[in-house]
Amino acid sequence: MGDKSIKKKQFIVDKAREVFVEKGYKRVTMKDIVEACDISRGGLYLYFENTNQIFLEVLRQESEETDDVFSGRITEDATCVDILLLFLQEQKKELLRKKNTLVQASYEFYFENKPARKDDVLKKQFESAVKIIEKLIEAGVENEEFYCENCSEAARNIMFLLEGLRISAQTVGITADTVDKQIDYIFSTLGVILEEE
Amino acid sequence: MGDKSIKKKQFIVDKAREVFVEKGYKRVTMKDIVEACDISRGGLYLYFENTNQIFLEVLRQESEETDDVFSGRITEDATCVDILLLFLQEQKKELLRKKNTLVQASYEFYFENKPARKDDVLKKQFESAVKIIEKLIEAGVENEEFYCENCSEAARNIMFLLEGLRISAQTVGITADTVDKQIDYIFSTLGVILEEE
Amino acid sequence: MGDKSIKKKQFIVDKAREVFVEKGYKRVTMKDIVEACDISRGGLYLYFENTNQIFLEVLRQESEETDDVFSGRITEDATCVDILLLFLQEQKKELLRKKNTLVQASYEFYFENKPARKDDVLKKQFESAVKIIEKLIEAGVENEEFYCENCSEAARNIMFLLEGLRISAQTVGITADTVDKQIDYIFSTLGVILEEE
Amino acid sequence: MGDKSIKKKQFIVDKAREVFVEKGYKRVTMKDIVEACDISRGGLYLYFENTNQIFLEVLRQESEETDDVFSGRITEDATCVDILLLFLQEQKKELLRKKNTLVQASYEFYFENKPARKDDVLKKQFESAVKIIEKLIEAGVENEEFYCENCSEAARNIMFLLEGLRISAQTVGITADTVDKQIDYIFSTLGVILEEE
DNA sequence: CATGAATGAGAGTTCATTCAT
DNA sequence: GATGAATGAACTCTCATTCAT
Repeated sequence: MGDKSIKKKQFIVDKAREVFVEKGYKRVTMKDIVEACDISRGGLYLYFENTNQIFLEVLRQESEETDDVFSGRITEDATCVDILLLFLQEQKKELLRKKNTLVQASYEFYFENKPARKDDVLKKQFESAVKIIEKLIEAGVENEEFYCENCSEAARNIMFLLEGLRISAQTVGITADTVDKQIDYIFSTLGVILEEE
Repeated sequence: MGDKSIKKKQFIVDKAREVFVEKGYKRVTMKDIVEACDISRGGLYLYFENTNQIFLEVLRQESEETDDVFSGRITEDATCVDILLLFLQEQKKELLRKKNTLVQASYEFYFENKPARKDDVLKKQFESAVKIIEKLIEAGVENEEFYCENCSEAARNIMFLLEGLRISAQTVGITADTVDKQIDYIFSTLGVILEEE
Repeated sequence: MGDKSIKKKQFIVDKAREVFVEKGYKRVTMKDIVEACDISRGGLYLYFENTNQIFLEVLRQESEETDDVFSGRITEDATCVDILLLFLQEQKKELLRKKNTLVQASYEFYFENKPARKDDVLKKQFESAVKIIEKLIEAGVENEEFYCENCSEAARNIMFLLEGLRISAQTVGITADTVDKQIDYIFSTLGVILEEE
Repeated sequence: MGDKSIKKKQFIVDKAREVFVEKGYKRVTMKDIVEACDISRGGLYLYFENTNQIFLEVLRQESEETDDVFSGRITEDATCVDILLLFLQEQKKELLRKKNTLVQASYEFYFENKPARKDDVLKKQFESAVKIIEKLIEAGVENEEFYCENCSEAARNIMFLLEGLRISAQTVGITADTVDKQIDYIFSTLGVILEEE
């Protein structure tokens, strides 16, 4: 596959991403993507066998970017409370976002493809996030910002909570206020009372 | 609609429920339900217009039963810790269950039908559960079983956490142990250390 | 499947037969048959899954008829020479026929479906024909019409020869004269010199 | 067309032959051949317009080789019975061969291309084989190895029989024993009883 | 009410063939 | 000459939905 092909493939992935954002995973057909890309029916098949393959590629690229963004956070000069707050507020923005989100498509995809594959992007992402938060809480406990007896479970608890907020946002819908209050609550369980902003 | 009709409609709903449990929501076709009911293609259309209508009815009946089951719990004679533990363990059983669950279908359904409708069963259920847990925690605080400064958010937190565990169980998969540890953690944030069972 | 359905199925088989006669086996698509029957695309699928199934049914009916026609022959009152001649002349007519013949389609079908299936119509037909001719030759030997030391192989020889003529007719093409001469030759190997007709 | 081109064309023909042996004629696509040759899609079109042209070339080369092999036979020092037996045994080997044979592809090809073209390789081959066998039988009659009143039809009879065995081998399937018995029978009609080998 | 045959739109997929490079 | 990306026609198959009976 030449240089040009790689660009075209990337073009397809980008366009397909928009379609998945728009329609979720299951409702998307090869035809949808063909039309979004304005290429021929057969043309798409030169690059991908089916929507599953395309979504996997979209997901792969997504996780690459996400990893970068997230791991940069902890190196900054700030208190642990600041860092955790920053992280949670970013998650809040992300999970309340209506547009340009693959959340729903990802869930749908995972419903269809439950049998855990080796390269389970979602799981890996989850676990690595847990690890980072755990480290952060431990650091916070050390310098007495936080109080916590089981940092590992506390970290996991935050991640599951976020997951719950995320899916709730996609289904019943939640408000920014609801998320804010939960963020406050998380801090309160860690022994921190946040000042009013 | 005569008596016979009502029975037939119920028969369809029951059979359809099995299909939704089996295949989720989106993959289910009218054909699937026709075959599951062993009725004629046209016959199904006399009762329901499409799978959406059928699933709504399934969901409606489901929530009726769930309410009953759940509200029965709190009347028993037990400590608040006991009651909360009982509730969480039941939720655990429910969310780890692989068979006979409409969880996935429900999520899929809500993805498709996001525009919040007045009769949003899921939301109502969620809110009523929050209320009950809140009352429970308040009672626990009163008789010094629990320590909690914001019972409302604590209750909401538990529900979002359960939601996170539920969706995780359906996508990346989680173990019973993971849930147990989160239950322990919840109690620890309420100032309770559970004895080993 | 009701009475009406059976008729429709038969209608499809009849129309499909025409298509197979016209185009052979492999070139025939479901679309061809749909058009020949003037029914809807999906309609055909109510009766048959694919062209293979349709052709099998065509073949099955064909062999039923053929069997009848052929087995009727031997009961007539005639010399063995007469009967064999009659048979061979009918075969001649059949194999020289350009229209209304499934020969080519059958060969094509067997190329595609070589793995011998239990109900191998072609093989059964062949063997039963061999048996009948063998009986005929034996009878002819008995009343001194024929001379033959190995009636079984002689019968088989005739059938293979006919097969050779048949395929040759379909490929390189042969004339009536060629067949006539081979018929004469067959009789000569059985010690019979046919009068000029 | 330069030297290099001729070599490439030959390379394509050789590879295509393998494909035709493998898949018959009709199932073979230009894509198959492109892949077998590991050349570009457009490249193939520089040499051949379609599979038909390619198969014609394969067939042409095939017949050249076959002619050579076959005509060499009769010059050897042996009785006519020996020569005919040798020929028939070679045909037997050939027609029972499963691998490396173009038989099925050839039949399929002739089904598609019935309109007898001037350069009908198959027909020519058939007729030249008939001539040679006829000569052989005549020679055998002369030196009293064979008894035969119509050597021409006898020769043609042998060739049609072989054709019948060949197509039967490709469709219903036949055993070596079946062929052996037919060879014996041919000799018996020529007044020869073969010794047991 | 109930049936189930029939329709036709639409999704997936494959390839012969072309053409800019 | 050679490449291989791109096109678009053609085919298979599945269902939601209708309608005569």
